[in-house]
Amino acid sequence: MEPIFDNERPIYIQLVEMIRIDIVSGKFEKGQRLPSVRELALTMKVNPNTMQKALAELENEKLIYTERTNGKYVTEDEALIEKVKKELAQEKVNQYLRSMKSIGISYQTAVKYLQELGGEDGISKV
Amino acid sequence: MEPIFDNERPIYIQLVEMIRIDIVSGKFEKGQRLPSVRELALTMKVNPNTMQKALAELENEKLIYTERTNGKYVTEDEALIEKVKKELAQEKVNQYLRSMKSIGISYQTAVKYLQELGGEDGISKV
Amino acid sequence: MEPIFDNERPIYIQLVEMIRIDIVSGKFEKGQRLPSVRELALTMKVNPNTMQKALAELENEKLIYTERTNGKYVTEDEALIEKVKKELAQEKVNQYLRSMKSIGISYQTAVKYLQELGGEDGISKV
Amino acid sequence: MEPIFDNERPIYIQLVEMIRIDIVSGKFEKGQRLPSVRELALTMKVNPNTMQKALAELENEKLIYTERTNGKYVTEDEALIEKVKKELAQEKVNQYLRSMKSIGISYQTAVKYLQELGGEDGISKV
DNA sequence: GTGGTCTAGACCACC
DNA sequence: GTGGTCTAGACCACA
Repeated sequence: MEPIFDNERPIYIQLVEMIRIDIVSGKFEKGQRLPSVRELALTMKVNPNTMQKALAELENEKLIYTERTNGKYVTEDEALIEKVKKELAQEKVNQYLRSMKSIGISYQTAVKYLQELGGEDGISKV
Repeated sequence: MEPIFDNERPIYIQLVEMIRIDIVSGKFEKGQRLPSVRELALTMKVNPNTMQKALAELENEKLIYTERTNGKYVTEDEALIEKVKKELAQEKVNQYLRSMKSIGISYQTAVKYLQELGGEDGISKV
Repeated sequence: MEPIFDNERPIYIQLVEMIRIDIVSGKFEKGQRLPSVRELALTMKVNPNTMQKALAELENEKLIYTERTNGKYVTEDEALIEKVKKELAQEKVNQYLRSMKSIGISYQTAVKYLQELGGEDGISKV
Repeated sequence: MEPIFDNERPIYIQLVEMIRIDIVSGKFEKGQRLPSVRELALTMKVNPNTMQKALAELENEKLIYTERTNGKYVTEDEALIEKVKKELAQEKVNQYLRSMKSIGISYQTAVKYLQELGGEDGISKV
């Protein structure tokens, strides 16, 4: 359960990425109230200021917004969430294709392998 | 040009992985004579003993073999290379699916996205 | 010389405004290297972190940029500076018109007064 | 509706300024009978004594006068009102020019901007 | 209670 | 030296 951070990159950036994923994955739903800054900081075992900085960044991206004295909420803008989700997906697709290319596998074959091999090793096809 | 190693895992393991990729990708071709251990060690900026250990591991996997006084060669066994290649590909497929799942994207959608988004950002579709 | 801050608004915002003005007014010229964060903080008698936050905000606006380990510089984008300058000017114009309106003076008269009264009380007409 | 006062300056001075504006703007017309001190004090949420002090100041300026048992009236002296109005206008003009100068904009440009930008952002040009 | 701000002081990588 | 990050701890307004 211990969240572990990559020492190479700022913690607040990694927090941004983690929470961003929680939002696009639906773990934090559209319009949902987030746990308080202090609570999130406690959960992630970081300083509240660090968490604050991460949340400020997400607010910059409009993925969350603040209700004064009330808490922070996930955006209601479903289209935005979808857009960010696509961006993340694009990244993963690129990573996949790059890694396949590095072992000499073309785009066509990468697609074929995904269809052939997908779902093995406990990764559900559904 | 500087190969960079992950500090978390033994270097020789990482060498194994790199050379394995060079073989399945065809950079080192079937039956080809490899550069000498010392040469490879120099290129990768590692100790020759470390490189030796890596090559021993690959020989164990039968991906390379030694001709007593003559050097080391990539296996002639095309089927084996193909098998390893598939194993690596399987790994990549799993990584891809796992990462997509983490952002809330199902197998079906992961396939669709690969077809839709593949090739953007300078990653050739060919 | 003591910079005084309005207690009602965050200091870092006021720093942003002050430095923004220094840039559009040409006190900090296009492309010029800014004093170091620590130096600016000292001059303004604020904590370096507060100054850092202000500068980060200006970097967000692209009015300044950072050269790693070298310092921060005013943008080279003259058009951007001009745009910001116009925005600030628009604000002043609005303030002027609003204040004139509050004492019952129309836009037409506000313009006329500016031409008639401008330059008195030591405010140069040039 | 809540009048808000600047904590830095005496409230009675701020009342003087507000009522003075009401007079020159025509909200309180030439020769008009003012609401009673108590009424004004209630409206502005200040102590009647404070309001009394403000009105005394305005009487000093001759902007209002008292009819012994009858109440207070706005002056009939249109020229005086006009003069005060010009003084206030002069102040606004100076403020405008000073603020423009602070962002590096000359008198000539300040006039041009007023003509170009005036009326935007919901501030009527009429 | 909530988020927001500020300070002091430390450590880091980079060059 | 430079900027960047992180922590600890404090105080504030709001309601």
